Amino acid sequence: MGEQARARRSDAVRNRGRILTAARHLVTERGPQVSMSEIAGHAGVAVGTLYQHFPTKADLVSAVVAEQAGELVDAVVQAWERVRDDHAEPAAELLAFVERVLEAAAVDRAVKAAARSLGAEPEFSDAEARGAAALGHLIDAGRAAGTLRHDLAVSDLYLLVATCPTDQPPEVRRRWLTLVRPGLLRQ
Amino acid sequence: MGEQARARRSDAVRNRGRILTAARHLVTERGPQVSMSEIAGHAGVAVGTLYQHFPTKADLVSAVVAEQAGELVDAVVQAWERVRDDHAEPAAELLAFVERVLEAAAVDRAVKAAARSLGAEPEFSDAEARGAAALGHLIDAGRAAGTLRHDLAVSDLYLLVATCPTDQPPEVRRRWLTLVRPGLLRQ
DNA sequence: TACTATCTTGAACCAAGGTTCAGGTTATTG
DNA sequence: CAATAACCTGAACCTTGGTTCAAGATAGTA
Repeated sequence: MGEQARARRSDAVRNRGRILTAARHLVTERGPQVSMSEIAGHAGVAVGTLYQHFPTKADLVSAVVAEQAGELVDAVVQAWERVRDDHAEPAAELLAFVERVLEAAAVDRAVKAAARSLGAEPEFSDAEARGAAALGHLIDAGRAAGTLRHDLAVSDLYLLVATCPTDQPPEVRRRWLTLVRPGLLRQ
Repeated sequence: MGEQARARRSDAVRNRGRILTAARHLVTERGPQVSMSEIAGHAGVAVGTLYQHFPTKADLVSAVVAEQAGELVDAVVQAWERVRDDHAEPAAELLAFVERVLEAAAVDRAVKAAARSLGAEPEFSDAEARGAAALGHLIDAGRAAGTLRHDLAVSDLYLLVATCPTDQPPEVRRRWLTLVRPGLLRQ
């Protein structure tokens, strides 16, 4: 029982970090179709090391997603707190958030597709539930203030995010946001 | 010189038709990731026969896309003619066209993605060029009339069509159109 | 330093899917 | 019917990319 497991070796910790960093960068800018070998190359380790830290490619990609999803949840929650506590403008906060999602969605979307095709289903975590609640509050505030479309719903946001052009270059994504923006605001 | 090429054999003609039909059905409902073997199976021929009629997979998919694209081109051209000749409202025609594309894309699923992912680049055919021209005229007319967004471009339409939620149920697709519409019209 | 559990390496394995081609079949012509 | 060009077949080839594992290297410890 009292078995004291020896601490993880320092090189293992370092390599895990390098792998995650390389995976995040590559998946972000080139999509989920990057090969494990390429990630290994950028991380400066051998393929085998990837599999020591992440049993399968889906696990590695999931780890990247988790990071990204966490940041987004934090972003909405903070946006809602600025509105609730500091009387920030809900519409502006919402648009800023959507823009941020658009950036991150390049990772998130690709990953979702990858996860689906690999059979790894996303389970709704606590954090994600908190994010959804904050988003709901933000929208309600904007509708009440009359700056957001009167019938805007959380599902509309999901719909737009799900259809944003994640695999296009930044200027295309920005243009898309410009086109979509009027539909979110009061007509 | 006077060489009279023997006419194509009847079984070749029949098989080509079967292959195209099978490809259209499979690509339409399961996306571009269907394998050549599977298409061959549904067409009741061997893989080799596919390659006899279409040098590469990209060529086969392109042929399917071309069919579908032709119908859409006809639709825009007619819309533009209604505006030019019958003084129809450009914005209304444009929105109707987008709605039609949305329908077609729903049935058609990933044909467009197929073309892109296979690098089968739109070697802009005559028909497609005519369609693009008609679309351009339609947009110009709407901008001139002041009913469409002042800086709307043909590329914006491509962007929106490329990102519409084709795999969602009709009510979701309608909602998406509702959300996007204001971005197309004059602010 | 010597020892060993932990970690790393990278060649090799395997499955999937696009593509080829030598050989067999068949439509067409005279 | 004979002759042949056109066509079809499908096993095998090849590349790509995920995954494994036996052998070697190394961090931590006494």
